[in-house]
Amino acid sequence: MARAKFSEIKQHILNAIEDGSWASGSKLPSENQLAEEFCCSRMTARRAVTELTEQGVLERSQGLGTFVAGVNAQSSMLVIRNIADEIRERGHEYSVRQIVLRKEPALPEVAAALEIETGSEVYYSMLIHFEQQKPLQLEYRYINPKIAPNYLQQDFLTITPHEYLSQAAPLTEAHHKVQAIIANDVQKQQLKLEDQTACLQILRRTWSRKGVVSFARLVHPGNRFHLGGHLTF
Amino acid sequence: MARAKFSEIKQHILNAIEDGSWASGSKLPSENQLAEEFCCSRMTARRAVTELTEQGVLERSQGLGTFVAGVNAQSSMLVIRNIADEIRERGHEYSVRQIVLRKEPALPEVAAALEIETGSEVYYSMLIHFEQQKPLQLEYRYINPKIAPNYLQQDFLTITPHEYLSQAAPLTEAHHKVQAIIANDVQKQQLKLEDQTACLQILRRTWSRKGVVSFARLVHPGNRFHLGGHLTF
DNA sequence: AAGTGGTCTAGACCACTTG
DNA sequence: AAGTGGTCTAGACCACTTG
Repeated sequence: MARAKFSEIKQHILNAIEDGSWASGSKLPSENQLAEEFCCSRMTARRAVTELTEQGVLERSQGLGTFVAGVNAQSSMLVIRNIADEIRERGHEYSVRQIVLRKEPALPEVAAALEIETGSEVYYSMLIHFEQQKPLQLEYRYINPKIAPNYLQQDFLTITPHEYLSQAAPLTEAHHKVQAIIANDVQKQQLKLEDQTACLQILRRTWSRKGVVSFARLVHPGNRFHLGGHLTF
Repeated sequence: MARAKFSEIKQHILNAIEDGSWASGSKLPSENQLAEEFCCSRMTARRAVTELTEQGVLERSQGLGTFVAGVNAQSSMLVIRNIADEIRERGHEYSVRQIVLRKEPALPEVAAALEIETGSEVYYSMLIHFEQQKPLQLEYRYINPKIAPNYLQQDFLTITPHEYLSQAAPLTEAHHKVQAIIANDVQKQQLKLEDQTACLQILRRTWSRKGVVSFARLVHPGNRFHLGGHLTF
């Protein structure tokens, strides 16, 4: 089978959500209408809708209909994902703004995290990642220059730091610390937060075979982001 | 519909795995055989198998068959620990206060989480866990009474809900959602928070072989609590 | 009463693995 | 060649929601 029909329908729905034809809360055509539109049986259209519902993209109510789910972003706790991919898989538009990209001397906290000497040179980037034009993640990232020497030459508008580092220095280990914080004034402005918004902060150190690669501080608006995880025993 | 047939078939398969009839790696009857055995169409038998495969209970290979999945050895970022143990392992004093322990009708959100009917009876407990006399976790917990019928008879000053449930209905699965929130006024008072303190909230649903066991909302002061995790690749 | 999603049937053809 | 799971059809009846 070249490409399953239910899979084409899923893709079509995701595209319509991404290009804005169907905003959050929009009502989708009924299963019968989708079946007619795609010249398939209702069971096949239904499968596409069912799988997107399980992925959290759609929501269904018996008697009411099927709707585009709200924008509550979910990241996995157990896997380190590329944020651009996560956003696009939700059928949303991804964009990024680069605030800083330079070398600078390591502060004590950064030096300790990267296991290098205080004051030695590190690469530093600061990006804001957007989902549907709304800021979703403020990413401060410090890089060990010995392990990723070409970091400053990257174009982070076309490749995320995570994508680049995955190629340059494949991950072998990661350590996370997840906290709830109140954003400072600069963060409030950059994430376009109202007062009294809690933020979810992830501190992440990543290792490759050669040592600590990077230390990142990821700050997310608490009302638009959560971590999700599924464990089996 | 009283009870869906695919759901009965799932339960039957789970029971057979639990009582040892089908060990890890055992081959299941084919979809056609299951359909005959349960007097249903292949599509219905297939749905039961599909959902158990998505849950990680079974594994399928085209041309080969369906097999009971191996024990999933996941050393995860989020092992579910007993909070009393965690506190004591830090060498600190653990204490607990019980605020509520009763039965009550399930609100829609709780009913959905436990996969039972809205308004049917659930057990509800609300506890505050202290580390060195300081509140560390506010635990709201809703219990499926069919799976843990003796919940209300427990003494949660000597055993935590987590400990009791681990015996009564061994965990097979858990789902987490981690968020940063601003505490409401009651929570502020109970956690003895100053203003402007963000909280880390964990929503956790846990499953045993028989279904959803409990739904818990765990609220922690952001300045005294974090989640940590170490991943290897 | 009409429309929605939820479950189910009794078939069909396909791709894949094994004897 | 025979058996397995993967996809799909063209119907059916049901429970739920709204006008």
